[in-house]
Amino acid sequence: MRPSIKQVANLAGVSIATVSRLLNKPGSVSAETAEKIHRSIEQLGFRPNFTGRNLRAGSSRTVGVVVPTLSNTVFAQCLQGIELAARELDYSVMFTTTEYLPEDESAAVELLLGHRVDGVILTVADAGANATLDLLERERIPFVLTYNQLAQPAAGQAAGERASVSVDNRAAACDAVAHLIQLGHRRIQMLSGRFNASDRAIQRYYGYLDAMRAAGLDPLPAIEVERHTLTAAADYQQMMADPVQRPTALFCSNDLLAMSAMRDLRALGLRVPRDISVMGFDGIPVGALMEPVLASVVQPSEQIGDVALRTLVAAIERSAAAAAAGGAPVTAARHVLPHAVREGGSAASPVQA
Amino acid sequence: MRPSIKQVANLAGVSIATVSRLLNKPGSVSAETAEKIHRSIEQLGFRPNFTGRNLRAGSSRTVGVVVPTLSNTVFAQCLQGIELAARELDYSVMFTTTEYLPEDESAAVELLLGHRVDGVILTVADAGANATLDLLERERIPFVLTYNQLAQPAAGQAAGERASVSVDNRAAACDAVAHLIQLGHRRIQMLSGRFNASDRAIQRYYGYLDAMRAAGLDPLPAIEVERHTLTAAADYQQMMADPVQRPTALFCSNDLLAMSAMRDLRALGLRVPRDISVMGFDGIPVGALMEPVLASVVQPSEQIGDVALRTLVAAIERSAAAAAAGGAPVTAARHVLPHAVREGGSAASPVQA
DNA sequence: ATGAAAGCGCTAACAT
DNA sequence: ATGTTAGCGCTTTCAT
Repeated sequence: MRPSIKQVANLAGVSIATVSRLLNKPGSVSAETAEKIHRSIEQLGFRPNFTGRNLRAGSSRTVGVVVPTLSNTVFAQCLQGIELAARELDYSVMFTTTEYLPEDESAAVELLLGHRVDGVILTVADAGANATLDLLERERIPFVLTYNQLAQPAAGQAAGERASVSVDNRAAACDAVAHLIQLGHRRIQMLSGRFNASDRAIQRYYGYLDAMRAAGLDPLPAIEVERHTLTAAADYQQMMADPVQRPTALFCSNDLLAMSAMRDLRALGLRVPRDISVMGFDGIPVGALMEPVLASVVQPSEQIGDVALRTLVAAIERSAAAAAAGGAPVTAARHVLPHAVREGGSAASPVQA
Repeated sequence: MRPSIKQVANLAGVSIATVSRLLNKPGSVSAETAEKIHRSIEQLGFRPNFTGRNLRAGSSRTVGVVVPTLSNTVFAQCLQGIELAARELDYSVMFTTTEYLPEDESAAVELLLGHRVDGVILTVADAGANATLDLLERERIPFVLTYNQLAQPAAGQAAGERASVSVDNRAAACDAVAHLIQLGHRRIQMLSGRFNASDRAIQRYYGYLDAMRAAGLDPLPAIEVERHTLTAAADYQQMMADPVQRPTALFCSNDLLAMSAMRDLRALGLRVPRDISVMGFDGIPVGALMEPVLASVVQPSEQIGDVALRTLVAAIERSAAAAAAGGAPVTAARHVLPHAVREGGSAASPVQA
């Protein structure tokens, strides 16, 4: 066992209370005692044990994070933003993955709650009807959603709205598709990750519909594909093979998908953007390094993480204060961060047929 | 405060010990008592508090992870591998970043140790002389290095060698450069991340030297660049502008650097691979989606994470057993995982001058 | 300014 | 099979 406050106290010839005081409010200890204690700490290599402290305090200065995967840079950057901000605010981060399995979400959160994290940041498959979020709410654990965008609070739901940090997915997708339309595209196909794994994908499809309709164009049903792998799908291949049927532009619900699509198109002998334009969503940094540059709509992932963490910590401290005072209502904010269309060589005006 | 074992015991009309038993070895509790307790747990929404358990047990079933950044996919994937394996083995992950600042490494580890993690997985700037590792060793906290490759244990060092999981960076780099040589390149320049931020980069430079010398070619000093941004460096620009002086191939110490380099080369009006070949290191997945495909040497990052976690857990459990028995020597393994050259269009035979 | 003591939630002897 | 009790490391009254 590592040295505890007790050994330090013994060695310094004081009580454990005094050592604790020195650690917490150094002002309340006489200079010479402090000196003695510091020496003992040094000598023993003592390091305060957060477990003891947390048990006593009932809080851990630790936040839990649940993301679908780290294989998608978007979430890695978000986590990066969370960690940086957490470190600045003196919080620690415990994190976990769901691999896009909605059924793993609650287990992940349960585990985090077992560790008594003070709050949770999470991205879920569907924030609409989600047992995990209900659980969090029931247990009064502060949480912030990232990427998920909340619909209006359900009728009859408490004033306590849920907190989220995201871009306006629908508007962002609409802007992206509008960009394609403005370039002259009329037959635009949307390629999407599974709707049931991502409510964002659905919002983005709505954005696609908005843009198409606003331009008086016929929207097509989205093609949903597994993860970021594409489409040995026969009908897809066939559609692409036929220059008449083929869309002149592809709008993809995320950049990884867009990049995979571009590779697959090349394999089919199609050139981007000459034969077909491709636009992504996310604006991951590597997209800007490619040639042609991947046109996309950029969401500020690291900032999403940053804002989420700060929002969460604010909620944690507010709820702690409220518990101390008397149940003040915890209000939550829906942060909508700005997105931006990134033009790129992958999206150009269609060649006139 | 959330319900504790005590409330459950009260409600069920049993002692807290019985509740604890049910939680830990369910066999030792009678069926009807178990039934009663389960009902109480259900009713109260009780969830065991790991903090209490950990304090008592002196271990946390949590591992700490320290990586330079999550902006580089390589580390994100490694962390992904760690998390997956940890979840499988029922461990939790607390993680932190150093932003490549060696001076932040010890603070990161100190924090983790404050949380009483059972072990640490880390990637440091320089594993050779590293106060943080010495600290870990002194405190007898099991740890595993990732990406860092250990040199021979220093003379007089304890039999307890340090554990690491990596590829053979030197051999891998040598293979990469040998591939370029085999394509016909003779003037090969290495572009590297800062040596003082990454001992891997140094090993990779040695690999470059090995390959060049083995082929009887003149190695050049590496050009070190900041992070993954390149080279407004005047001398670099100048070298590249001159078709005679210009190397026919660039070997980059990581893929992000290689991709940035390719972008910069394009900006200079050079075409890859026609005017110059580029080879990276890491084999990040997006590299394979580009056109041309980024030639690279692939290291299995997710597997590195997986193996690191399993190695660490083995060490943790071994050291716990040793503590119980009597100080058995803790042996550590240096895992060297296989790398593979990934050929790609970015590296082709040079056009004869 | 300092100490004594209680207690946070839990587990593990040690009874019974 | 179950209860009693001590104690993990720490903070925090309450005394002095």
